[in-house]
Amino acid sequence: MLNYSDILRGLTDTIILEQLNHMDSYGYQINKVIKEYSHAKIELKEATLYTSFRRLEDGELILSYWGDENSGARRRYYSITPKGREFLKENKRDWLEIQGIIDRLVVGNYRNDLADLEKN
Amino acid sequence: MLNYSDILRGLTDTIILEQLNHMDSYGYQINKVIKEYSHAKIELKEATLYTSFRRLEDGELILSYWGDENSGARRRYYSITPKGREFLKENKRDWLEIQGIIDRLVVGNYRNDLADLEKN
DNA sequence: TAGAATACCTTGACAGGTGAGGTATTGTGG
DNA sequence: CCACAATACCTCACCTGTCAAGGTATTCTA
Repeated sequence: MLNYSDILRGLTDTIILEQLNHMDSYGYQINKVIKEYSHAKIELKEATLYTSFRRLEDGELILSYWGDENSGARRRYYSITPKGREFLKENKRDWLEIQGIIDRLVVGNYRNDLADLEKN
Repeated sequence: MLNYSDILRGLTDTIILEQLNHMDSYGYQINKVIKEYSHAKIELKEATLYTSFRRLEDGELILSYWGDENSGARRRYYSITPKGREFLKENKRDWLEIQGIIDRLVVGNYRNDLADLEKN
């Protein structure tokens, strides 16, 4: 029922950056990894993926270069920049925070109440 | 750094429904409760709020009626319908699921790995 | 040798959020 | 008493991110 795409909207850039934080990769592969990691529950559409690459590169959070495969289709590899890593770090923190808040608002979750208790 | 609005995008309807699941309420109050519950981290803009009400009412997930205050500004109260409750229930389930998936993709989270372990 | 798979890309339509604007009433500090 | 904040509602035009649908080119495989 929930529209996953709308939730992901604010997170695609972050998800892609996290992949690149481990190692340089290219569009097709990044998408495959996301699909696998999410047990096929999440799939970025190609158009979305490339829009995001464009956005990230414009913001200098990633850079790209053509791979030198001597077989197979050409691949454009992406690499995370220091600025990108910084951005990712903040986004991870933010995600953990907002996640808790949403839990509270949507589920009426205990997790935050526990966190509040621990503060006292 | 993270754009909270974009994450919330898929959840505003759900958040409002959850409020109404407790009791009938009106726009202004719903917004205030959300602000308080989220420690002012989240605030639905009025335009967003009323867009959502319109959408929910069109989908027959809520219904509305004018309050009969004899003082103060008039209030339009909203009430969740059975269809709305069903929708909410599914959305909560979905949220818990996607939350775990995103954790995995964004944070590389342990929570899911634990869940996977429990399955075996 | 046809078709699936890999790999890239663009365009236009669409939906939800929101800034900026509006109306009307009531409470309140000076 | 009066200005202003607060309560409470609403609309419209614009922006941004997603995605269906289209495209190209290469390589692997049945």
